[in-house]
Amino acid sequence: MKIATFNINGIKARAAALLDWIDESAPDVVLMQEIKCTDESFPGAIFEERGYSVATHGQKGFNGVAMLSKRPIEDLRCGLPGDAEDEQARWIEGTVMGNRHALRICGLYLPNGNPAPGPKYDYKLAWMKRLRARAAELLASEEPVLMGGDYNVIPQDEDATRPEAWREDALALPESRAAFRRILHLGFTEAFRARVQGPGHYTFWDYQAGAWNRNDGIRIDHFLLSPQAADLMTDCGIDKAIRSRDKPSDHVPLWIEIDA
DNA sequence: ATGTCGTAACGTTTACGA
Repeated sequence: MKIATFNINGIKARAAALLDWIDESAPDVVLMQEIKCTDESFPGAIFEERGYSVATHGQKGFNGVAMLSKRPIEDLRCGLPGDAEDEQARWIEGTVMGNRHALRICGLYLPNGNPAPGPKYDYKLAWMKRLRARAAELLASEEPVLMGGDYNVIPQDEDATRPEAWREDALALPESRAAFRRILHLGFTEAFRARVQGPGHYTFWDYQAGAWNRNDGIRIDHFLLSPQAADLMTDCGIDKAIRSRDKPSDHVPLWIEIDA
């Protein structure tokens, strides 16, 4: 089962490019972030025509996450628990049956957090604390769990072309990295790093200042796998090439193959 | 060159978030 995560940066602007990528890469499940629309205005039919079930957790103008699946999405749950006041749409989870295993699949759009310090950074760290709590609950099931999405965290300096440019940024501050590691240390495997080592692998290139042309990138989209999911992983990669197409997102898809 | 996008709105331009 091929599962991909893709921050599309606006469904209205990205529908055509997104469908081209889906037709080529044929993922079984797609996690989307920054759909930037409400549930009502999400163009679900263009995916249903291609055989996907569609689940959305949207919000007008900003944020918003979605899940597409060739197999039915069961036990859908939207919104990260832990703060009833939080109205930002950043979390969706559902169960998809493989041939042998049920997979609990979570899609997330972790807050950017800039400028730091400040209230937005406080929100990021608080959100990561809630994420850790939910991750611990999911881990306790001892079943295959995947949490994929835009984590807005550069885990290490090797995950940026110019680490010095991000030193004061919410994506790379020591506290952000430590909060990310605290989730990993519960017992998750970071899928990409379990398969590929070394620098030069990125999932985001800013629209500004010719970042793509200079290959000035960062790796901020990740899959975290429970031990039972990590056992089933057979491959993981980044669809880098689509960044050079017309009307690209500033992110590219990250995907994993799970022998479920 | 604080350089680009996407979205919303009292829109033909500005504000915000990234």
